Amino acid sequence: MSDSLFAPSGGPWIERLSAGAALLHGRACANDVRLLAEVEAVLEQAPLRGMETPGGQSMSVATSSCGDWGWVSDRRGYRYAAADPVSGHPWPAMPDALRDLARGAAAEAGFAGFDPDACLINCYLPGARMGLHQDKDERDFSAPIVSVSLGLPAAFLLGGLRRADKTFRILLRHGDVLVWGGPDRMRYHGVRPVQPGSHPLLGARRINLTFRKAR
DNA sequence: CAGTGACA
DNA sequence: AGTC
Repeated sequence: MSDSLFAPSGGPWIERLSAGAALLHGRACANDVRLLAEVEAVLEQAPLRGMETPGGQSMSVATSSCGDWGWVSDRRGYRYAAADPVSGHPWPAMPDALRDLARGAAAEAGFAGFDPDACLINCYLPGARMGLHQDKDERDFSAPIVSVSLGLPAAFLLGGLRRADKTFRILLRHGDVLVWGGPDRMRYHGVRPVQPGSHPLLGARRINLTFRKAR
């Protein structure tokens, strides 16, 4: 008898969602303690902080970044910035373990050569969510988006190229890596409110790492 | 309660 | 990337 109907190999497996999107189940599990240590080290240099949308609303997710570019939002708009606006210093370097994970996952999903220069770190406490949006602040849409989920699970919504297009729900669990690019690069996406709970490594939170090629 | 569009 |  297999242990699980969903992981017959007992390890990571790839679910092809469409031509340019794939869910790599458990891809980050083997390395999770190391990855989290690297994330914590980044957050000591660039602490999580709340951001405001251009409309002046508070985002429910707390955010930081590492790499050459960090994603920031304020009343002036959404953009990538080379310096952390809180400290005025450059963002922490992207740890090799994180870059390697993103590159490996992208290659497995069909995007060999992915060279991320930005890693957005989003922290979701129970109740936090992300409305449907497109990632369109990057200069070059030829590179995919690589999203790593750690801690509490969340329901991810993957839509189409128009906001009103039908979405489908993907449960993202600790260690899952979702990759979308090519014809799927501009798909709308979002995250339903994170449900209360506790994860052995992270407690009552979900951390999402999103790797992009900003410039 | 999920989905959609208007407005910011 | 939010709220109504």
